[in-house]
Amino acid sequence: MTPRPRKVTSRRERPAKPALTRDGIIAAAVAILSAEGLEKVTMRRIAQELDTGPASLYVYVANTADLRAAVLDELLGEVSLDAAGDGDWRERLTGVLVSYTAVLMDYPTLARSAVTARPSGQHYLRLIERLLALLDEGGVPPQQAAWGADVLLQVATASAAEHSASDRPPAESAAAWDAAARALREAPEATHPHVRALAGNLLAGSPEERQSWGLRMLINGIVSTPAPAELNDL
Amino acid sequence: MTPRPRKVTSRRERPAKPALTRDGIIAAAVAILSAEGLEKVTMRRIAQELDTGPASLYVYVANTADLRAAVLDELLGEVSLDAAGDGDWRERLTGVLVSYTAVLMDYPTLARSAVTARPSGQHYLRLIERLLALLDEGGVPPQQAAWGADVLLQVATASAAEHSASDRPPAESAAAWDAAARALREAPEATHPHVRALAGNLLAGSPEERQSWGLRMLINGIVSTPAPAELNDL
DNA sequence: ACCTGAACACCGTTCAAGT
DNA sequence: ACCTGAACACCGTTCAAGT
Repeated sequence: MTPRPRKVTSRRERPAKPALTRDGIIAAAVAILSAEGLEKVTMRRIAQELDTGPASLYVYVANTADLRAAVLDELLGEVSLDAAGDGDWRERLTGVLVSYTAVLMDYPTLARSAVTARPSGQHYLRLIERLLALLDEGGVPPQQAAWGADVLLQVATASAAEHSASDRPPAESAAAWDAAARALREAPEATHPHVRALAGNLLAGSPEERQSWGLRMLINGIVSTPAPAELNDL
Repeated sequence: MTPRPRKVTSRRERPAKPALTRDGIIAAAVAILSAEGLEKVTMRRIAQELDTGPASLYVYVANTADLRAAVLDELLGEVSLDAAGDGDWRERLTGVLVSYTAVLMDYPTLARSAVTARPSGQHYLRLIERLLALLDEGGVPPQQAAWGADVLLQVATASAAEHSASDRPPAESAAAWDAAARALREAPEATHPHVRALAGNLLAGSPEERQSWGLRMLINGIVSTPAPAELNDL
């Protein structure tokens, strides 16, 4: 094990090591996320960026999951709540969700962890408030609106996560897509007649067309599906 | 570094090391998954189980993602395609999706990776075939059926992933849920009136009620939302 | 062709010790 | 109270060398 000389990075004349704070840690994490992807957002990498050891971070952050959730909520601040400000409630609702999806797709690797690590920070709360307000404006009953907002976010998150499959190597994900497409098109007619017949449809549409249909479909479903009556007056 | 004596597990008299095969590797992975969770399904752990070194696995498996996808498809063999065999198409469709969700929830940690790692194996294909057949039986036009099947699986997967938050420590996930619930209930009235008013609704319903509503909602949406006309005759 | 040991380049988290 | 170095117990993947 050679002694590996202390790496002097391009940061010249670091201005007196700044005090460690939770916000500073999260800011560093966001910076690394943007520049290098979620897989590099590790305790060790962040500590290195802040010129300290990983153990020091545990004063401000409970564990990696906690850190990731905080980063996610931070990013949710970029979601535009007033996209399509002039349309009717359905258009504005769609606009918010499109913006939400777009933000997650800008940080593709984070979208994945968002599926499970529901944030509970201020930006997430703000987003839910907006969705509920728009559904209320559309006259959707309370319980349908509440469950509906939940599903809308879930689907938007999952879509972003899925499309974020373009992790690093575009070649590899293209190959995987090709393999999936071939599996569908070459499904044995005898056992998989519907897959065979609809292979084209399964693969059809631009991401935008699919998203647009998906959101219309969800809103139609939410509007038209009553929840158990007694839950509406909680 | 102490020499750590070769761990002799409870496997007594291992019967002549079996030849390495892809199927053997996947079988070992499934066994570890059931017993110890996805986080233990690592190249090193599997290699240990098969009495070899991690490098040996790379002859049969491209990388960890490939392995995980194969494991997932394997498990999908357990999904019941004929649940609710006597009901109408909506009931049978719901039954298949409930079964799918249940299988993923039996292997909670896997559900998470399923959100991104779409399998493309035989069992996944079989499942899609079934969904398309049921939607066709319900008279849903081709493009709606194709996109609909896709979304149905996506939502079912995401739900399972989310509920699998009960990773290991039930205490910790309960605490997280409590924190989220409190954030909703204590949202400032001035800025978050809808969240405040609907906090009860956001948290209402058993998992079964929510799932049931969600599936009805999706089916309603799929049935009633036309896709771009030209895509219907691909 | 298949299998292996050893190495490379990493992880999260804990803990005793310092300030 | 906060910060640290060092350690523990792991990872995935590659590669030269063996069979």
